[in-house]
Amino acid sequence: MPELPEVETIARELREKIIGKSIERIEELRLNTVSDKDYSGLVNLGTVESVSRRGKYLIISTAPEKARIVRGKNGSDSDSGYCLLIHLRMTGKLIYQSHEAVGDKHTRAIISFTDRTKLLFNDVRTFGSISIIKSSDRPGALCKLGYEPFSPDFSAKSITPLLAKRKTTVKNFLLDQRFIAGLGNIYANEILYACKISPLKMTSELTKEEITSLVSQTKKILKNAIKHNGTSISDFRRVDDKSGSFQNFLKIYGKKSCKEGHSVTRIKTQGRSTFYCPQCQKEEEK
DNA sequence: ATTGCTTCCTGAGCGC
DNA sequence: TGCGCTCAGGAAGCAA
Repeated sequence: MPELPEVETIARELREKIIGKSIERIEELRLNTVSDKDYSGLVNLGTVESVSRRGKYLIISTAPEKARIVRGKNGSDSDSGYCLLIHLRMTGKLIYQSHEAVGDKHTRAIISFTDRTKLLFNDVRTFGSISIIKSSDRPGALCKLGYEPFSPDFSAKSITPLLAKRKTTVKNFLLDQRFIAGLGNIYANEILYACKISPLKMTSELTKEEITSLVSQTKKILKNAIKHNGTSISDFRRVDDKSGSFQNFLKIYGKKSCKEGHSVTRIKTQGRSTFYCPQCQKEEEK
């Protein structure tokens, strides 16, 4: 399930492959995979200028091709280029094919470049999506996202007032994209274990030290996961279909016992599996 | 306003 | 072998 490190891995690898290429067309193979609002259709979307990430969103930005501006083929309002906002949800994959490719039964969309290479959007559970907006428009989905974990703005100081106001558990807080953008179930579990904080602890009960630890462990664990190209626990694959390796470094998610040898407790919260060690992660301060 | 439950989807894994 | 059941989970939408 792609979270921030997995999307970052894809962005980095994709950058090497598609920057400078022109998007000839986007084919939607399954209904409701691609939403283009009511823009001109899915052809000639310009040249890829950048591939970036915000939270768990992958952002492919294009600029109009110079030749088309000179000829003035399109109205002036299309001169800004486009943003492809891609969310992989649980099982989405972007697979770059440098040769002729038709995909398989899980291929939901195909982005074709003018040099005949393709980016296949495969998604078994079909929750992923690609939305196409004009660069000049405000991307609604991105506006709702909270702190980017690697930003200096994400600090103990900045989240303390948010934590104080909430009436929810720290696990739910970490998963809420409106506060911190990019964490999913696996990393939320790992961060709490590293901080020795119970996932069930209320946000308003966190100590100053715990908040400091939450911020630093979030940055540290995400950074380390990116270094290992993400976690391939089930479906995550890199652009070249290879796996990440951070699953080999997980300390609590999916584990039977923690590194101290204590047995790990597994509960369901908000429909998600929460793994924690009741001995290492106490709700009350020692 | 805030919180938390339900829903969407398909394939893997399990018991019988 | 095959059937039916459960599970995996991000986030929109909804209800309390």
